[in-house]
Amino acid sequence: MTTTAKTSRRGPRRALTGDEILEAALSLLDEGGPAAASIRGIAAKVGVAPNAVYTYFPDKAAVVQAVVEHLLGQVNHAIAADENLPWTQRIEHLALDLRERLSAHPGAVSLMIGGPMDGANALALNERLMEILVDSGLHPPDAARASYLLIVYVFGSIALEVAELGEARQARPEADRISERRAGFSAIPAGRYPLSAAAASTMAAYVSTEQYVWGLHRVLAGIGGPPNPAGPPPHR
Amino acid sequence: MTTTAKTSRRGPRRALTGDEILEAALSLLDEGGPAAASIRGIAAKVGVAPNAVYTYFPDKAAVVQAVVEHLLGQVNHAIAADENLPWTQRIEHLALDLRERLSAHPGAVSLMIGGPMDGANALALNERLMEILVDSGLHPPDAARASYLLIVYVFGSIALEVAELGEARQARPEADRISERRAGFSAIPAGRYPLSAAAASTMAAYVSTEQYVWGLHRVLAGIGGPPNPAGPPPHR
DNA sequence: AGAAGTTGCTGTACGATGTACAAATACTGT
DNA sequence: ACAGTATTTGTACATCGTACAGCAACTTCT
Repeated sequence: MTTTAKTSRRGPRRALTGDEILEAALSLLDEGGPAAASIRGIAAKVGVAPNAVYTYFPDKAAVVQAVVEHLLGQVNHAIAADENLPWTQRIEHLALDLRERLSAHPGAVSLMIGGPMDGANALALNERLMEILVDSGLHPPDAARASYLLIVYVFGSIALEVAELGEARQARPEADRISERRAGFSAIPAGRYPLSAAAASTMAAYVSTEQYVWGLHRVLAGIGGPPNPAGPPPHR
Repeated sequence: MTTTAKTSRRGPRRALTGDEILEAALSLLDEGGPAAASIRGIAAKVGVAPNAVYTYFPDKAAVVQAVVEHLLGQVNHAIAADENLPWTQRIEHLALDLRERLSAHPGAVSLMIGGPMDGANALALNERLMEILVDSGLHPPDAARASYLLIVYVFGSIALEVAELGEARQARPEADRISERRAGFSAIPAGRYPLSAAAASTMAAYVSTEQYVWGLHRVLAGIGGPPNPAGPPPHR
């Protein structure tokens, strides 16, 4: 959602656009991680004095928020528009697209967790989720809870991945994309944590996308399933 | 897990303990949020020069990590020890206890998201989860995935709550505990997002703990349920 | 007991950060 | 042309993490 340039202002022409700042911030975020996305760095990248940024954004927090909104605005809502698909698939398409967009910019993800996500695009995402859930037959109150649960899962999943991948991102640029998950668990003292250690090797085989959709399927099944989980033990 | 004091060292007596630093950091975190938990602030609180902290921790990141570990170490594992309880309840007890411990220190929660959680206590938590899941009949690989899903849900949930509550924490100290969730959604433009707006009022009624266990029940049901969610639409 | 060796705290200092303030500049409407 | 206003810049300040060197305290060895 690009801001329409208002012609015929009073002072000198603006040397920048808000979007230029956002793009600079995003590229800095990608190259050097969250630490590199400083106001001064951004300003240097677009070729202005550090303070010039404050003409477009009141805060650094505002810049961060705008970057996050920018990313959330990139998700392809149409991917979940087909009402003939089962609701679970529509949500899965949305969740996968969102994950793809976000994990392309891990630095931005770690920033996203700091502040609240109450921007227009975040709301639109929530709205789309609720549409699908209500379409599927859920009453709005339950749809609201379910959409919140889905949001928690999707963002929590991505955030945890980025956090586990850690600062290795900027140290080893070849691991820019999320691919080698559970790396932190590969050095588990086997004596103290036998189960975790035994699972670590197999966990390493599950690339993150698999685990992501596995968990998503679980959550979706839980939303569609019976309300009380106290019943039978899991099978398989 | 307090570090045992090693007697008879070479130099002058240590004026501090690592735990003193951790407690100071935690109290600063509680009072003034993440911004207040600076090395210099911590040092001032315990009455030493800023650099003295680096005798005990190599980094600020190490201090943060230790604080997180300290909090994770406080969860009461015994609460889920009773093997006669249904597995879902054992996990629920654990999840509720964890949530209580963490949401008592929102500032620490927002710090926790930045780095990976690969400390001993985090591992112990994962191990406990896997124990319960394996006890319930799940095969270890599935238990590993399920425990990861649960961890994602629990921490994502808490992190999102803290983030939505936002920096209001330190501005209005009476809202120290997490209680007024979804506050950010109370000002939704009703025209553009009808479903979200309609749900916002009812959402406000669901205090966070309710939503938390609701979602947890969903996740647990999904873990115990059939593997493929593509089937029937949700009922109720 | 004295000397030597080691350790911990402090003082000082540097670079970097976010951002407030005032001056300078470039444009528009009258 | 002039006045007014919006934007950028220069400078400045407080604060941050932390590196370096010195001093002081304590243990160990002779």
